Amino acid sequence: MTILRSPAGIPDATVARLPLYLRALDELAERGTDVCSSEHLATAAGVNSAIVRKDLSHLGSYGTRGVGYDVRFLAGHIATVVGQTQPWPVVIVGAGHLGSALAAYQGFGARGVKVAAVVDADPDLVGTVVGGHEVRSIDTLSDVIEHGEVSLAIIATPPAAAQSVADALVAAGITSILNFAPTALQVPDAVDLRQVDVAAELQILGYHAHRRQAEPAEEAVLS
Amino acid sequence: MTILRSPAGIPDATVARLPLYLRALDELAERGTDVCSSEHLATAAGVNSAIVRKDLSHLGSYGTRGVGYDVRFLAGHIATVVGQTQPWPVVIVGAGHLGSALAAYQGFGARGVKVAAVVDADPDLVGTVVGGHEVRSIDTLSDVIEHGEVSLAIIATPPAAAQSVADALVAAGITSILNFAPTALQVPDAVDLRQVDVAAELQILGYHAHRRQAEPAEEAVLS
DNA sequence: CGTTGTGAAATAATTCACAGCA
DNA sequence: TGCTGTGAATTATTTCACAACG
Repeated sequence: MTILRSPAGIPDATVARLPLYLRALDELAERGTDVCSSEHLATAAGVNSAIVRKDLSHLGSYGTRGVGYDVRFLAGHIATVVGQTQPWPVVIVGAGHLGSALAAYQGFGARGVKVAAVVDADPDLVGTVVGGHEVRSIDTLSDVIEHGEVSLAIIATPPAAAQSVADALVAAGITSILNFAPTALQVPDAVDLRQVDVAAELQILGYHAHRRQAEPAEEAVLS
Repeated sequence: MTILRSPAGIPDATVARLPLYLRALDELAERGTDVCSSEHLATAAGVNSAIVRKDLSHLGSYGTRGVGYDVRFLAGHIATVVGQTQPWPVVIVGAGHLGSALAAYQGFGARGVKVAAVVDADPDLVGTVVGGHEVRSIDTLSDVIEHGEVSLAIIATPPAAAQSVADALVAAGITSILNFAPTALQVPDAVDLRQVDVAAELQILGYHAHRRQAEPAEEAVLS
């Protein structure tokens, strides 16, 4: 009796890659590929094959030795593990350039994300429509969250407003926040917070570019 | 004779946090804080103090025992290490919702990033102005890169176009790419590639949210 | 004193290498 | 034969804990 266990302790690094595998598998399925090897999936996801096999081993054994993985079956299984059997409703706080861009993003649907509402504090923006969503007042935030069964929130406000928005979200019962504002938010331990900082990403690239031009020949050291 | 060494082997994890420290230090400086402890900086950056001290130790010793770090001096030093003594010119490829939002983003200046140009393949967008930048044809990409001394590029195109854009960027001599398109790009080893995938971030949050609601009481296990 | 800077210990993630199986 | 699944080895990162020092 094999138990289809919902595997308890999946390493964080693995969890962070599962969405990449899912995306890669969906692409492969679209192209009509029914079966793929760990090598194949690794290329499609942009990682190496050893890590693919190790990661998938945390979910249980779903491959066939000498053959590979059933693309659709594996995609379905990963979707189940990440809780993506039905779309996650998400509220976007902030209808500025970035918030609007996210609200208009067509790619969410295929990735199990559904924009439930867009809210903003600016009265001039309330009532306008971005990406097919009418912008509501931020005062309706708790209503939106409770009635919409929303459990994920995106903060796309200026940094100065981000902390109070986070506080309001937490007060309304949100436990998962994706923050685009370049500021370190203070939230309770029980709240899961992830950060996207575009400028920081560019600075990291800048560090390496800087080093490349400073020390052109370091191959010897790297052996 | 203390050598102001440009420290050779800074761990990747540390490099990824330097921009956060820089941001936090700039905020502290604005508020008139002259000196801060590792604890203080840790809170402002959203990490813990042990990691701050360990990270900073990789850059050399710039603190004063019993006192802390000079905010401005440390900020300047980190800026030097990440090569941010003068702004990095960046080209944004793709003037859709996201590309426009990035082009209009006001926060880049303070973080050492300067938008040098915005290009797009769509003739209808060429000539329009987004965030103060006239959108140029993607055919001018290599000119833009060579004349603007651009070394960083942001890909904000639909996934289907991303690989050919990446190829063009690499051909034009770009060695640092920040990719927003949800697809695994194939680039030479010498090219530094970072990925931002919003849907993937949400799926990671979804995984944890999913587990939380599936297993409400796991405190005992975590001891 | 109070806080840094850092070895040493603990933990986490990746890579290797190959037995085991379809 | 070819590819998975996985222990073992390696490497990276975080955390601890405290001596050193302004």
